[in-house]
Amino acid sequence: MNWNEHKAIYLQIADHIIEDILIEKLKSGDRVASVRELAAQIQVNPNTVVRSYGMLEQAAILHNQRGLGFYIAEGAIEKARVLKRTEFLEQTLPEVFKTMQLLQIPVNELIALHHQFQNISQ
Amino acid sequence: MNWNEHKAIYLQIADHIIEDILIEKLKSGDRVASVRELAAQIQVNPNTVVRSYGMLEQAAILHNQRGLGFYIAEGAIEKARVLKRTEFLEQTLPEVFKTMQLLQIPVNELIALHHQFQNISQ
Amino acid sequence: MNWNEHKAIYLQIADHIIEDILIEKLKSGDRVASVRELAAQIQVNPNTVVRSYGMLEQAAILHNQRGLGFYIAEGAIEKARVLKRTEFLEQTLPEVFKTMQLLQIPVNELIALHHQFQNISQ
Amino acid sequence: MNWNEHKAIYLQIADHIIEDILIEKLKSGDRVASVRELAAQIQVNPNTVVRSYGMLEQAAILHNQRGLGFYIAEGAIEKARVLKRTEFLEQTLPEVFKTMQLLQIPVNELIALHHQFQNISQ
DNA sequence: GTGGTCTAGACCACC
DNA sequence: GTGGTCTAGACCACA
Repeated sequence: MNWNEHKAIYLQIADHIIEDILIEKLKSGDRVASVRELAAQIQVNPNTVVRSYGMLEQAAILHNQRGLGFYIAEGAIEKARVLKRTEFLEQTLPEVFKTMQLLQIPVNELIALHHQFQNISQ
Repeated sequence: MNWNEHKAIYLQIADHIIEDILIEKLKSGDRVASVRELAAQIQVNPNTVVRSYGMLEQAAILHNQRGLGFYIAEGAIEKARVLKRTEFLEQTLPEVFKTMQLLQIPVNELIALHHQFQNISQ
Repeated sequence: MNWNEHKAIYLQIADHIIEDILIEKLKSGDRVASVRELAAQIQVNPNTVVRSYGMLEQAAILHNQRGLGFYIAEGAIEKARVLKRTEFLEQTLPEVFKTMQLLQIPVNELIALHHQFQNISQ
Repeated sequence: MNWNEHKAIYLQIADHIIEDILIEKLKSGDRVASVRELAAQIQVNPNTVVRSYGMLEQAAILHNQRGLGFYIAEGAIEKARVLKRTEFLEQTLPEVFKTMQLLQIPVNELIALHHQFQNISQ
């Protein structure tokens, strides 16, 4: 993982889990790594992981079986999708469009760049 | 200005000036408000403005005429454009496209949303 | 440290760190004193240290491990050397040579003075 | 003139006059431009010129004939030489030598660079 | 604990 | 008048 970014680490961890859910790498009922395991694995302070899991628990994406660990909640994928989608439509896109306007980037260019991106990521 | 956002004020000020340059509200050679003026005007501590101006000076977007104030530098618009554009193409767009992939949002939808946005902002 | 000089304190701090890197008193990966520690140690306001560290971070000589402190970056010594060397060759030396010309100081004298200096500083 | 440098303008003006004296472009008894003339000529606030002239007067390099203007004083060239020389030997050179030590620049290189400089400035 | 930001207020050099 | 620097002290997010 890139800790280089300026986004808070605990948010990056949460994001990562949400993405794994969306690509169905993690499914409802799956157990996620314990706080200590994950912390050791990604070289991070356990408190940071606690915060990420706490956030996801509050969003009802994880739930905590006391003494057993954290599990992907029922309906997690839908919730994850709504969460991401809302953020994308209401936060990200407006800014993107505003910037395009400012830089006078036409939609055509955006589409072209999108094609490029898809070809690369295949 | 919206101090509501969680972005640092000094960055918001800098951003604002860059945008004014991009829409040619500010042009090379124009004098910007003095530190104290701007601070009073937007209800902010002068040191905060100093920080913004310092940043923009280092980016060669502003330059300081000793004892007279800050002026929009020659070529500021090009520098501003490159700055914003680079950030947009290398930071923002890849994330946007990745999210679209994750949420399975097709390009069509993106284009439609863009049209909506343009109609609203007119 | 000599606060007597009229050079800004935050620049003196940065210079001092750069020198410590050049004489390998500080090496890549070493942790530097925390902002508060250094501030207390050299009797200076923490904000002043923040400014120094910020400068060095931007120059990629320090990097910040979130919540842990500042560390000497990889390749810091090369960057420090280039920085100092460029300044010396492009700013300092031309002025020195110009002054020598003006005062009609021959190279011989310069060399002699250099020997003297080395003997003293041994 | 380059107002770009970070040296104070009034010091740059004074320096310039001292240099003109050292290369005997200005000689004892010569009248220098009036404050207003010089200020207009080099696009600078008259107060700044006043300060430069004041400095040089205090150093007995200029003297003021009230109502007539400023003139190069008797013995100005010697005083100018001593001034520059002292500054050079006591301020500049020690720093230069210290930097050379830090960057491990041998005397040979210094001499070579000096030759280069002389060839260029011829 | 770490750094990041902001405020209020001061002093300074310079134009 | 201008900006540049520094202090003291506060609050915050983060690890």
